[in-house]
Amino acid sequence: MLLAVDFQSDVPIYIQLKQQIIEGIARGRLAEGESLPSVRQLAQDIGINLHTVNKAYSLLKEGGFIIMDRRKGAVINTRQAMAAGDCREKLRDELAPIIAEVFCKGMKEEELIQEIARIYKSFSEDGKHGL
Amino acid sequence: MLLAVDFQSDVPIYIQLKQQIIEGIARGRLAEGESLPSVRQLAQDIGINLHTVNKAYSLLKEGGFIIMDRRKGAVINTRQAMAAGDCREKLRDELAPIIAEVFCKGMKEEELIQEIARIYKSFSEDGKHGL
Amino acid sequence: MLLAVDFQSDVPIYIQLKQQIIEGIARGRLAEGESLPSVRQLAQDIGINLHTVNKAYSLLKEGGFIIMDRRKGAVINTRQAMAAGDCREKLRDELAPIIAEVFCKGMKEEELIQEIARIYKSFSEDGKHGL
Amino acid sequence: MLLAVDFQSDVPIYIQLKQQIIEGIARGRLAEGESLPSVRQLAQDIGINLHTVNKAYSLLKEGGFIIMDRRKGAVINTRQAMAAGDCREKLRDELAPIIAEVFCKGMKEEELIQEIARIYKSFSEDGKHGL
DNA sequence: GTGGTCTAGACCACG
DNA sequence: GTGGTCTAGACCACT
Repeated sequence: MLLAVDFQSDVPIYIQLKQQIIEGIARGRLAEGESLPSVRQLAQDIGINLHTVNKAYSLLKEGGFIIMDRRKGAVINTRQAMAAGDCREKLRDELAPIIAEVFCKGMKEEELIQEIARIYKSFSEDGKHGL
Repeated sequence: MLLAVDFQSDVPIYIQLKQQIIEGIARGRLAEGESLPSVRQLAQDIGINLHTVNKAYSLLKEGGFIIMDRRKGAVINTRQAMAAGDCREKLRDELAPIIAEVFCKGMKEEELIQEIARIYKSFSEDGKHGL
Repeated sequence: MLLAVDFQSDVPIYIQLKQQIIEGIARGRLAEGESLPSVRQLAQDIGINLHTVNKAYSLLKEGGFIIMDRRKGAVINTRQAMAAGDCREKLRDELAPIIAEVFCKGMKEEELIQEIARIYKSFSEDGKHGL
Repeated sequence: MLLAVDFQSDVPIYIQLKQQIIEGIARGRLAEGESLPSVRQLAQDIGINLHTVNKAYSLLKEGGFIIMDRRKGAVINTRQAMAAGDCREKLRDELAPIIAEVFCKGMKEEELIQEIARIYKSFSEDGKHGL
């Protein structure tokens, strides 16, 4: 899978990496058991620091998206235990400020939900192809 | 309106302030034309530096949520021109990584939309009270 | 002449007053020998502080645009000695940063001069009416 | 490029910096893709506080004159989308008071345009050298 | 070593 | 008393 970082973004590079890999999993482009490139390899490919890639992998491991294997390196793990409670609360905290803002800008509930559904479907559609 | 910042949070204080004020507007607790406290006053009330408040106010001004009036200070502005295009794209970029993550965690579309709708309604409900 | 100040502008009110009165003179709406309202009167009309009007009048007097008369108050003076040297240098310092900016934005010389001419003519046209 | 601030001037230091850098771009002394010094470096060189430099850089970024790159710091960006409408209106608001003043002082249209043209040409001439 | 964030304290312009 | 500007020094996140 191709990873493209935006060096001009205000989102830290290691967060961009993390997000793109999670999106890759969601879209089925990174399948269960597949190995990610080594830290060194990926850092060189993108032209960034080792530490940056390392940090991204650490976060992914923490979130249960990958498992570190001594021989195969970082391995995709799609079977994730959903800590339902944590997840919901965290989700709410992340969404509330975003929704408040578009609410103030006048976006209607239907528009918002439609937008959400479109994004969600973009994952499940791609996911099917991955099967 | 009461503002409370979490000094332990990794979200910068000025962002917390900005978000709480936007939520305050969304919930109708801060009405059109109302003045916010002066930077010095609010800084003292919360127990933070005035520059931190200043930065929050600057961002709110930039986003069109308040207007700086030379006599009345920071004034709430609910009549916002919604730059629809920009808004949608920004929204998508903010939501995609969040949705990708809960998608991987196994959250169903209905659950997600239900959660979104609940948050949105919490604003429009409060807004009605404000009338 | 009607003076309208914008309390949301980042231009100080007293500067706005000064500029509008100078523009009024340029357009011939304020004629030689005519009196401006008293400081108190103008402050009350616009709803601003006495000091603010005072400061504007002081600047105008300094620039030779008005003469303070004990009986008639602030009197318009259109016969101004043009301190040519000073004026040119000051003009260059004010214009250079503005022109540099539009130059960077890609505005062509013809466009710029056309714009300047339009503004200048708006004064001389109005000025004729005043004669 | 050499930057020199006037500490006696009533123009804020961060504005002086901003203007000098924009002029530097206009004159071709700062080329596309070139990096500006770090805020700390420049602050030390000039003998001012790094926050002051930071503010100047922030304004330049906002205006599209530089791009903040996570690896290369502040990078000159000459390819600017000219928001033609905004630009014209802003230009008019900035020029009108200046032109009104010299009009009152008796400067003729030809003199004014000649002065403008001279300033503009000083940029395009230098620009050629930059090629 | 970089920029981002926060604090603290000072002076001035503005109203 | 207000916000705007500037300084100084500190810690942290990022690369």
